[in-house]
Amino acid sequence: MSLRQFEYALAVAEKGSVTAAAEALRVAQPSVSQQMHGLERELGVELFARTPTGLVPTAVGRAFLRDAEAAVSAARRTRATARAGAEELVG
Amino acid sequence: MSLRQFEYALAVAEKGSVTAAAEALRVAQPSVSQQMHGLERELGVELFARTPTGLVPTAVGRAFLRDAEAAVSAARRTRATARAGAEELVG
DNA sequence: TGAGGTTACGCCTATCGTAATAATG
DNA sequence: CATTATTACGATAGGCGTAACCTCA
Repeated sequence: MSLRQFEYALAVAEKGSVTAAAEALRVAQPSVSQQMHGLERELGVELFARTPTGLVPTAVGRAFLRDAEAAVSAARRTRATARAGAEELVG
Repeated sequence: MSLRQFEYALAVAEKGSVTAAAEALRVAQPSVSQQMHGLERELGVELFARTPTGLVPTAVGRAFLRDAEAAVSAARRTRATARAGAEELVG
């Protein structure tokens, strides 16, 4: 379970397909597909339902995504906070 | 920047030394030391001040740790949420 | 010299990309 | 047949542990 997997899952949910998510993330499709499968295998839950046109979050998936979003946001904040703190020291 | 680094940093801050943190995390000292250096290098900030008896969070480090704590908590929540959601489906 | 931290190095796993293989409309 | 997802596979990078080294009281 990693931040990367969270970001990939959020992109898949937003874009609605592995292909579109991979494009937005600037990585190849298989990377996204593999990470999603690994995530689901680790959690033992199906996060996305596979449809002919793409992937749609399941009920469990939607709940998962809320927490994943929070985790990713907090992680991004660490970077911004550190940067701001560093500049404050300099200034 | 990874959840593992966040967890390591939180352990270092809590225990006050790399050695104690590594013991609590059940990993070798160098792993923790390396991860902290990698984190600081990536952020371009000194998160911990090295003292003769251990590591103490800097001002920037303390701000960083707050966000890291939030990220780790949210990440743990994803697991609990997914598990609870899975059981709900079963039950 | 004992307690802590860091650096060096080799192994092993994980991730990625390319290519090949389904499946669906 | 075009589009999407998945599987296979080889290459690369990252994380860990052991061992060696450094620093300070």
